[in-house]
Amino acid sequence: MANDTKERILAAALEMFSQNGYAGTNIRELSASLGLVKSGVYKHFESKEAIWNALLNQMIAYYGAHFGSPEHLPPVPDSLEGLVTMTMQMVKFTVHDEKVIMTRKLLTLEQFRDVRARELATKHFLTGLTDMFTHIFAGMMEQGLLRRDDPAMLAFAYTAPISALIHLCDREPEKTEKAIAQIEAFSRHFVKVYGSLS
Amino acid sequence: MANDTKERILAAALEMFSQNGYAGTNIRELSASLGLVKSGVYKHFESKEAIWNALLNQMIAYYGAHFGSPEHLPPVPDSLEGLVTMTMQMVKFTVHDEKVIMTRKLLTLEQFRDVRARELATKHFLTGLTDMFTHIFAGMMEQGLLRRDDPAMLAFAYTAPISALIHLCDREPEKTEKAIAQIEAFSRHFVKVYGSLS
DNA sequence: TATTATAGTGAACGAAAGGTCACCTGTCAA
DNA sequence: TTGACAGGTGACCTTTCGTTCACTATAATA
Repeated sequence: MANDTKERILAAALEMFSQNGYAGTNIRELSASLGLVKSGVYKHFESKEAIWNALLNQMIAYYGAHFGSPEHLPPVPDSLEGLVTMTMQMVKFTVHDEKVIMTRKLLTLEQFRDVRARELATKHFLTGLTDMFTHIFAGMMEQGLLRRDDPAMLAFAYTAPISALIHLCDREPEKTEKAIAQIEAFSRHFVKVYGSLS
Repeated sequence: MANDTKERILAAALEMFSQNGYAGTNIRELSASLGLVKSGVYKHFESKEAIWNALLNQMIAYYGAHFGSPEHLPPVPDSLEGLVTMTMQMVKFTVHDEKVIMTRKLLTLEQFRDVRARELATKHFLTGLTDMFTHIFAGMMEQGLLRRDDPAMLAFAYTAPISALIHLCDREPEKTEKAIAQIEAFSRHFVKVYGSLS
C-alpha cells in the first residue's frame, strides 16, 4: 500500500508535542498539518495517548539503538585536541539537528508527567553523556593523555556544562552560535586543566 | 476584608502549573483545591492567562528581590572547605524547598511558550548561578584560595554540574539524597583541582 | 439603619476538545 | 468481475474547557 502516513503522523506529533506539549496539542491541528482531517488520524492510532506512546517507544528504541550499547561508543581520541574536535562535532550536530532538538524539548516538557519520558530524559541529559565520556576518559588516561583521576567524575564535570549550554540553545536558539563558542572555550579550558601536560 | 484568596489562588496555580503545565491545568481543579467553585476565581482574576501573568510577575519580582542585585551576593568563603559548606547549604535548601522546586519545574515546562518564562529560566538555570560564583571565585582568587584563572569560566564549570543534579532531583525526587552526595563529591573534586594548594 | 462593595455560588453558554460512525474510493487478490 | 480492505472524509456525539451572569451572604461604611 506504500503507506507512510503513520510515520508522518508520528513526525508531526513530535513537532507539535515538542513545541506545545502533549496537553497543548490537539488532534485537529496535527491532522491539518498533514493535509488530512482529524478522523483520518484515528485510522492509524486509536487515541491521542496511543500516538504519544508510539512516539515515546520510537524515541526509546532510537536511543537504545544509537547510544544504548557499548559497540556504539565513539573512538577514544588520541590527543587532547582530538577530544576538543570530537566534542565540537557532536555538539554541532546535536544543536542543529531538528529531530534531536525536538526530542530534547519533548522530554523536557513531559518529564514530570510520564515515567518513561522521565527515565529517557535522565539518560539523554545526564547519564548517557557521562557514561560515554567515562569510557572515553578512562581510555585517554590509559594513553597518558589525561591526569589519572576518577574518569566518571571527570566525565560528569565535562559533560554537564556542555549539556547546560545545549539546553540554552534549545531555549534560546538565537544564542546558538555564542553557546557553541562557549562550549569550545570550556572544552579547551578542560583539557588545559586535566591534560597530563599541565 | 482580610482577603488572601488572591494569594492562595496564585499558590495553587504555582502548584498545578508546575505539575501539569499551563495547558494541562484547568480552573475547575484549581478552584476545587482551594475549596471554592470555579466562578469564584474570576472574582480575583479575569482569565486563566491573567493568573499566569500574575504568577510570572511574582516570580520575576521575587527573583529580582532575592538574587537580582549585587547586595544580595553571599559572602566570599575564607577557605576551600567554606566553599563546600556554603555550596551544600544552598543546594540543600534549593532541592528541598517546595516553592523553589515548583518554580523551577514551572519554568522548565513553560520556557518554550512564554518569552518571559524563557528569560527567567536562563537566569535561574544558568546565568544567575554563574554570575554569583564568578564574584565568589574572583574573591577567593584575590585571597589566594583558588588558582588564578578566569573566574567566569570556573564559575560555569562549577555551577553547571551542580545545576544538572538539581534538575535531576526535580525530575526524580527519590534520587535526591544520592544527588546531594554527588554534588558534595563534585564540590570536593573541584576544590582539589582548582584549589591553590594543588 | 440603610447602603454598598466584596467574595462567593450555581446554573448556563459557546467553543473546542477527543473520539465515533456511516460512507466513499482506489488497489489488489481471488 | 468481484469482494475485501486500507485509507480518507465529513457529520456528529459527548465531555470539558474557559468564561459569564444573576443572585446571595456578609461585613464595612455612610
